[in-house]
Amino acid sequence: MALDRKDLAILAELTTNARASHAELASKIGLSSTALARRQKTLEDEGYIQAYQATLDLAQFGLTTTVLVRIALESQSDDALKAFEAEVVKCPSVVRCFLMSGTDDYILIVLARDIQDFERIHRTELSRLPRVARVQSSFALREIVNRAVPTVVFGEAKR
Amino acid sequence: MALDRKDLAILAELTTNARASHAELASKIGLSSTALARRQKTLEDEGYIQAYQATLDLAQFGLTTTVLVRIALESQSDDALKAFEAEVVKCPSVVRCFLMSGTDDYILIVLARDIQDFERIHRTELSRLPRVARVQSSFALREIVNRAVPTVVFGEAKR
DNA sequence: TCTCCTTGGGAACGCCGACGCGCATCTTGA
DNA sequence: TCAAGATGCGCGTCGGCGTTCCCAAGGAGA
Repeated sequence: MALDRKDLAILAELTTNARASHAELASKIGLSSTALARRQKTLEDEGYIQAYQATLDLAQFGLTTTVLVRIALESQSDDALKAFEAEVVKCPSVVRCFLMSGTDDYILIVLARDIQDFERIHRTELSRLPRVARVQSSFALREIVNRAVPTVVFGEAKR
Repeated sequence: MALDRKDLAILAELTTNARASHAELASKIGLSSTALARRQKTLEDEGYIQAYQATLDLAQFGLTTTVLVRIALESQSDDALKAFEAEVVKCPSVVRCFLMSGTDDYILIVLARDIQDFERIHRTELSRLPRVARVQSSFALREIVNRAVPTVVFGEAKR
């Protein structure tokens, strides 16, 4: 299935405005509400739209500190990876975790209230992870870009 | 303003189901639809809920490769940072960019179709960024955790 | 040219969300 | 202990929205 410019416009709008009504979207894009509803439903059924989710203002919850954590394991054996991954998904302050190529084994993104709070997280969550050889933390001083979807997606009209 | 367990339950549900109807949420949480609507509106007005956005399946668009890019600048002068940041926000394949403490200056998260595509991005987007001294890329082999909101948020009932 | 298929648009119906009102509960102060 | 305000909840109404059906227009292929 190929997406045309109108489909991409719908996606672009819904990624910033998931609650927009059909009539609202239709007038912005230049379609009737019926036609728009059909296209939106198709985009959902085909899997382009995965879900609709509310975005929370994490600063409102005091989570203003982002930390990138590099973790190297004692060994890269399969059961070491499995054991680590089974535990890291349980860490409540971890929002992302990647298995990486190169020297570092895993990279985590952790959200904390402040540096003292990260010390607590390091003690109660990170240091309890199994098979860990080395933990190295870097603090984000500022966030310059934060997009859920790369803008390149919205410029790929096929027809 | 303090949030109780019901507020957190509403937030938890909306982060996975932003289009859930009031009646649907109400029965899950144990409230009437009116009471739920009021609480939801309060959460929006107080800024806890920032927006409602559709989540796209990026794999459906062929974006299956995540790359972490470390970028060091020639200098850390204020205008070097400003010049870099003004350009990096324009890169269509960049989804996250942090100014970091420690040795590396910036860390970017880039989405690409594959390794060849990342070579193109490196050539057309990253290498054109100003004041860059060094670029170091690491590929994510697998994603273990990907949460928009840390689960710790939903366990902070104040009353 | 005829037919099939796709896509857009209009109208009716049913449901949902927004709003105002009244009631119950809890708290504050004398 | 009692009164008064605040807070939270449920019910009912009304307007708007989504859903569905039907029909029209345009393009592709035999």
